[in-house]
Amino acid sequence: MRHGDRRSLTGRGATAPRPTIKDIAARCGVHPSTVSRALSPAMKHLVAADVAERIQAEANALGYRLNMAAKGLRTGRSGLIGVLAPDIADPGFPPVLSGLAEHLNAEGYATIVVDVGTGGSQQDLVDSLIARGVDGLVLATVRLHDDVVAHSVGASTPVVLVNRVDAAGELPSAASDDAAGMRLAVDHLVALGHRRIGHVAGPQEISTGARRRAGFEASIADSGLSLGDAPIEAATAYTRAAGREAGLRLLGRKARPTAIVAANDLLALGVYDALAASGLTCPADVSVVGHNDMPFVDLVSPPLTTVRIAQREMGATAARLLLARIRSPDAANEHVVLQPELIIRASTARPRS
Amino acid sequence: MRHGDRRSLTGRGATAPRPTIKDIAARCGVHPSTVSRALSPAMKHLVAADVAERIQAEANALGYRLNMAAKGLRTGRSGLIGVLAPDIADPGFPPVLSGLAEHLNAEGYATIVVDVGTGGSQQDLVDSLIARGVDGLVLATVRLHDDVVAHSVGASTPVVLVNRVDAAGELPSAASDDAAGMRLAVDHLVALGHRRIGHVAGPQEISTGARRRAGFEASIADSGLSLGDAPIEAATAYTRAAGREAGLRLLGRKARPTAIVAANDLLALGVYDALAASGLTCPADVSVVGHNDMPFVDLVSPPLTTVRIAQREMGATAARLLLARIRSPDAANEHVVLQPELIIRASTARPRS
DNA sequence: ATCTCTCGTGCAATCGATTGCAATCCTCGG
DNA sequence: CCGAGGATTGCAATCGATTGCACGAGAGAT
Repeated sequence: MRHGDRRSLTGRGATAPRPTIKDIAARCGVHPSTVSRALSPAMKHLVAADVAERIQAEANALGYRLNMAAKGLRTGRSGLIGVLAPDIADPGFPPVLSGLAEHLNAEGYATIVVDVGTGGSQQDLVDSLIARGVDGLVLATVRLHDDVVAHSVGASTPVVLVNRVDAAGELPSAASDDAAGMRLAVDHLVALGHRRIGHVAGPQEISTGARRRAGFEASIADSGLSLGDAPIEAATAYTRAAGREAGLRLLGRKARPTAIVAANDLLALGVYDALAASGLTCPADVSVVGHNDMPFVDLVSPPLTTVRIAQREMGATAARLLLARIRSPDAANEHVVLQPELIIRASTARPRS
Repeated sequence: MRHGDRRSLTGRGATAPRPTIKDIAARCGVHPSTVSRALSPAMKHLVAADVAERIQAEANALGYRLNMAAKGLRTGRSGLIGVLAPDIADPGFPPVLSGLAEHLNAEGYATIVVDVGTGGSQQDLVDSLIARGVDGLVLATVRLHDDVVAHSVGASTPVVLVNRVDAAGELPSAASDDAAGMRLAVDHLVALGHRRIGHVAGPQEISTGARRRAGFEASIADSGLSLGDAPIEAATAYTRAAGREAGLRLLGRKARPTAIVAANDLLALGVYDALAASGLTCPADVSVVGHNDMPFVDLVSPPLTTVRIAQREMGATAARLLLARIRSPDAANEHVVLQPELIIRASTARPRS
């Protein structure tokens, strides 16, 4: 066995086909089915210990790797999980993905991440993932009223939502407590003495946009402030540019707010741009609060006060929900809500005078 | 046919199996092979137009989706590309991935991205991707002298490198011109009047770290400055914390440099931390230049002067190289080098007095 | 010594799609 | 009116692994 452990060097040329279970069987003088059993942890007890060992050794020597496509075809499970992301380049998403992948990998699943921006319609992407035989789907892209939800509910593939939810709550989800986050932000500003607080809302067809807006309004009301002193401008997208536009509209109002709560850090950065364009400074003229605590918002100028959401945990939770769904497809829908945390930095201060 | 186009509503319960080519064949009264041909653009000319149309219609009605696992098993091609990433959460990586995925998706490939941090060894990850039957591999993780390179060269799967290269150049690669980038940075500082320029180098076992360091030294020499006035400290990793440590060491030298070129934006931000910890300000006391132009470094304080590398293009190029490799596995190794660009912001200024 | 019972292994079908080859039908030319 | 040739379609093997079933041998009981 002097070549037994030189796996990477056993000289299979560039064109040598990968060894199959049959090759091992032939070399060991046993039937392929025996090899299959010996190599499967779950079935290993069915084969004699010495034979199993011999097979195992030969498999290593040949550098054998199980063909997942064949296994998947036979068993109907691919070990693949599809993930639909709004935009991989959005810095808010990677932590979620990371938490998701870590959990899923630990269970032997690989993830296929598809950026919705680049492809066709969401439905087609879902279908193509299903065609690939994914055992489950994670959607980070759904809008509040989204056809893809109905499409998914009918499908035979387990689906969970992450970060966003659908209006009817028809699919399991892992998301942050948006209302609680807004309350943290508003309470902080009120405690500082602000009385005219504006809101740059996110797209209203997305649950985070709608819920954070609702949470904002509720918090304002609960603080005894009038909604008349709480102007709201909705951004058309979660982008810095859209935040700038909405911010400019807010700052253009007759009674300019002394503080602005943005639905998202990207929007908050856009508000920074708007302030700069208006010749105003933060926090001296206007305080700003973001949402999500994206990487590096502690380094911008001024460091952004924001609501930190548990992104990794959100991903991990989504993974857990999905795995549960895969095991028992008919379990009740679970909607996990994670608690956010206020991170106070330098973009908020007492209002002037 | 009143229910023909209500695909998502055709009432397949949660347990209904997906329709197969055989189901369509039965419904159309033809043989499965005919269905296969009718549904394959390449073989469609072999079947009568009217039959093909009938089959097509029935396929739509049933919501048929081809089973990629089965197809892959038969044809030996999975339509999957594996990507090994150093860390998805590193903000520098998503643009590369995005360029990569866009190109690959357009050609019908899906990408499986694996974060090396969370899993086992790189080799095992490569092997597990090969087990999944990937048609190609993109490595963004290789070190200069990396076993995985030999492992990959021997494998029957096409492999390309992105962002990083291996010392021997044994695998095709798409990367930025590191030397040119450093030259841009150094020339800019020299033009501003700096004479003592330090370098926070990246990990030297990674090509970007080593090449940028070499490029730095060459540029210094070409500028007629002495290397004695160009202190270098290597960071142990591409992280903000490591950049801070290296920055502190650099600032602690007897003849403190008036400018620091970092091998990476993350390291540059760490240098910001080091400056703050030393009670120095940027750019008044020390100018700083980064590398990569990560998202939002224009918003930090002060906005970072940095070398912008063509990340999306790098990803797109890697995709192109890989597709070429898949088509003709024996083509010569191509090493594409992309030109960087200097983005001047506010972290660089004339040296004091 | 015979009968069970268990353990280990082989056999063969199966998953869904593809494809070389064979068979059939039709048409057109001679 | 027959045969050649083209156009369609059916047949069956195949990809690699899994698994229910059956067969055989050996151990233990009576």
